[in-house]
Parts: sequence; C-alpha cells; structure tokens
Amino acid sequence: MSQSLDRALTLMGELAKGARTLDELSAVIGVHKSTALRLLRTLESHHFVRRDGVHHYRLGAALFDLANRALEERDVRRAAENALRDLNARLGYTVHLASYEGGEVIYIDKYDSTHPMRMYSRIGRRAPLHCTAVAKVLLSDLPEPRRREIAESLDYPPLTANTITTPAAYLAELDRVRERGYAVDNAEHEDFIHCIAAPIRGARGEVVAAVSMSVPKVLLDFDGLLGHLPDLRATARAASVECGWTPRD
Amino acid sequence: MSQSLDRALTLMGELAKGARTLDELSAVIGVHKSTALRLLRTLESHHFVRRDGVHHYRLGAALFDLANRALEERDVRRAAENALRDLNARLGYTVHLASYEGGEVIYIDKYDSTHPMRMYSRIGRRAPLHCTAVAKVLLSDLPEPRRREIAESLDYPPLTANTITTPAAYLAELDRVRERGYAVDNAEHEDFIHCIAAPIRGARGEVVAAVSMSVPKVLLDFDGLLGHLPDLRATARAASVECGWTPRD
DNA sequence: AATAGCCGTTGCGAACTACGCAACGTGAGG
DNA sequence: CCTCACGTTGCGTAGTTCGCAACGGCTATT
Repeated sequence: MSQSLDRALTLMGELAKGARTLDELSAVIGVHKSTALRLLRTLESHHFVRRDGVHHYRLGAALFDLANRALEERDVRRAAENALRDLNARLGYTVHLASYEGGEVIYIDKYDSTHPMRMYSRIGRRAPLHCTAVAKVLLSDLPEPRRREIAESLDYPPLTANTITTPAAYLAELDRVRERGYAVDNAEHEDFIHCIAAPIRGARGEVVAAVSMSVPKVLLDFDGLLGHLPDLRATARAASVECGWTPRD
Repeated sequence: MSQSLDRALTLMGELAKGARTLDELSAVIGVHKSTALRLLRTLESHHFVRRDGVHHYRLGAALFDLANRALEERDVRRAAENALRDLNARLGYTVHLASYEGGEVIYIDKYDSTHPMRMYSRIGRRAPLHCTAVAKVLLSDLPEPRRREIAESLDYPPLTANTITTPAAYLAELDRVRERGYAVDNAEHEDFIHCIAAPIRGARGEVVAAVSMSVPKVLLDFDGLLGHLPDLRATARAASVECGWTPRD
C-alpha cells in the first residue's frame, strides 16, 4: 500500500534482531543504499532509530517510549498489577498477563520467576493459540461460531507430544475451559514447562484478559501445579474486581 | 526526508496518546482521509497498528514486540537485573536503570516502589539532563570537551527551586559527581522527590549505565537517603562485575 | 607513506508512487 | 424513510522518492 512505509517497517523488524549496517539493511529490503539511508534518516529524526557508532543502526528510544506509553494505557494492566505482583511474590513463579485483540493473543505484562530456573518470554510476544493456557482462556469466552471459525483456521504445529492437533479436540478443550473456569497447558507448548491460567473479567462479566502461572516441571509436578489453582483463581478474581467485575452471590 | 514515512511515524506518536478515529488522525497530519487510511493499512499489515472496533485505531502488538526485543538485547539490562531487583526488594524504593545513547539519557529498566507512594516514570522515557541524578552520572564520564559542549547546549528549565540553571554550575556538579563516584538529585527535578545514582562500569572501566534510587521526601529525609549510598554503590558494583568490570586492587 | 577498499553521503533527472478528489457503501439515529 | 457520519474505492495527476554515479572520509594493508 505505501511502499516506503512498508520498507521502513521491515527495516525496524530487522533492527529488532540487533544492530545493522546501512548495506545490510538496504540488502534486506532490496533497495539502493541511498534509499535505505533516506528512510533511516527519517526514522532517526523521530527517534525510532539511532546510530550506534558510525557504522551501525539500532532501534531508538521513541520505540520504547511509545510501546510503554501504550502499555500503560491499558486499564487491565494497571488494574491487575497489584494482584499479579502479589502472586508472583508469594509463589515465586513466572506470572503472565495476556489479552486477546485483533485475532491474536499477546502478553501484555509479566513478572519473572524468582527461581533460578525460568521460562523465556517477552512482553509483546504473540502466544500460539492452540497450545497455551492463556489463549484457551481468552478464546473460550468468544461466541461459539467465532470459536469454531478460529479453531478451523489454525495450523496446530505439534510442538510437544501433548500438543492438541485437531480443531475438534481444541473446541472440546475450550468447552472444558469454559466450564471449569480455568485452563491448563500440560507441556503442550514446551516440553519442560506446564502452566495454568484463569480469566480476568470486566464489569459485564466478559473476559478482558488472562493470568497465567508457568512452572518448570522439575520444580513442581502437575498435581502440585494444580494445587495452586485456588491461589491463581483468587488472584484472577482480585484483578477482576479491579476491572469492575462484581462477584455474583 | 521521506514524507509518507514521516507522516506515519507522526501518526504512531499520536496513537500513543490513545485510540483515534481515521478523521482525527488525518487531521493531525493534515492530509486527506484516504491518504491516512493507506498509511494505517500499511502499519496494520505490519501489526504496528490495529483496529479497535470499526471506528478506532490503536497501537499494535508489533510495537511492543520490537521494543521489548530490543530492550532485552541490551546486555547491561540483563546483567544488572539481579542486582537491581535485589536492591528494590531490600529497600522497597523505586530503582531505575538508565543509559546514555545518541545524546540522550533514557530509562531502560525500572523496578517500582513497593510503598504506596511512588514516583511516576516509564521505561523508554528520556530523562532531562540537567536535573536528574542518572544523567549527571552518565555525563560525568564523558571527555571534558564533550561535557562542556553539552553543558552549553542545554536549556536549564528551572523545574524546582533547586534546579541547576547555568552551564558553569552544571559542569562543577559533574566534576563533583566524577570525584565522589555518585550523584544526587536533591529535589531538582520534582519538588517532592529526591534521588541518588551511581555508575555501572564495563570491562574497560567506562560507565555503561547508571542505577538510581528515587524516594519521596515524605518517606525519608535527605540525610536518610544519603545513608543508603553504600547499599546503592554496592548494587552498582555488583552490576558492574556482571558487565565485565574488575575491581582494581 | 602511499594506496586500495569499504562505507556513508550528495545531487540530479526520471519514473513511479502516493496524493487528493469525488463518488459510493454502510450503519446509526431521528 | 431519510439524513448524516464515517470508512472505502478508483482514477488521473503531480510531486515524491528512487537508482545512479561520483565524492569523501576512514581503516587496514603492503
């Protein structure tokens, strides 16, 4: 649609991987150096890119600024903050906050494990829909036709032996999640990690986000993990209240 | 330099303030709706922007992803993580990590205060150079001509009664910081907050970042704050070791 | 010390991209 | 049922952006 913008955005994607030189960057988007230079200059003037030494370009401060400003704007994030921090401090495991938007599930906050062994994750990352507990929680609240539509459009790459690989199985799983009020990922995404998640609800009872707790299997077996469900659900409930949800009798 | 890119970046800046409609956005950059639409579509295809309902645009996941990926890439950040988290957990005050790059001081990490009263800050934000402890620490390590050049180019807006307002005073302050090995901001930036900062050094002894601790004056008087200096400096030293610095004799 | 090679930078003319216009489609509200 | 508001589309033109080629600064090499 807009060629130069498209190229510039691609450049930023490349720069996210690390510092690059002008030649490398122009090669990536397949244009002459001078063209890449012009784009980089514009990006630089907005602080989206900065020069690192003479020969390298890196992502700049504006990007961090924008991203964090936008993240802060999310009411859920602020509302859930205390409950999540508390859970993390109490149990010491990695806690994530995720939300569903524009067909994707993205992590919007995280509290790292205090244990030496941790899972790798990142705010802003997109979570795979078929094998994460947060995605199950978020999708389980969508209306049935939409759920079916999504379930049938997924690819179901089998990431571990436990990964769900068919739309039918996934839809059944979503029903289970909806009924139980929580979701699990029993090493469906990564072999050594399992995970439980619960919904955070807004004023009208709709699911606005999902909290999850991820634990390496070596630290806690599956039953042990499920033992923390009451605590996780209490956390989700506390966050829900902050989001305007009112417990019904 | 590149008109359409320039416009698109401006749009993103606007969107950081909150969701906007197409008309609002086209007005901001002074173009026809159709033009703004094309830009937004391109941004959307890269996930930098997403539609919120039918009538609103918001910043998208790619932005968060890029920003956090780039932040993680910073070795200092990862290296200093444990030491900073520890200091924050032990004292409970807000801890910041900042670095100097491209003529600016930006916050690259923070650990929020556990006290109910906190200062407002944000990762990615640019810190004013003349009135923050982190900036003083970072600038104090630059070679003398560069320091002078910067000191003379600043504006020195007086944000509080204590703000330094002249190049001469600022240069003298930098000398003091360099000599002492730490910097203070005695309510020079915000009336109710004071702050101490110390340098984190790399393998060659150069200052690679600055740690600071910010405390509301109502919680601790200035002498009390200075009492935490040994702790802050120990933290900075631990982080420096992680960055490859070796304590001399 | 001289030279070659690498990388970023600049000015220019040509071509294509992206612009504004105007008309259409859709949904909400009166 | 009509009107209004907003997003969307196709099109011709003009202005922006592109690639080229030459320049200049820097480093490494012999």
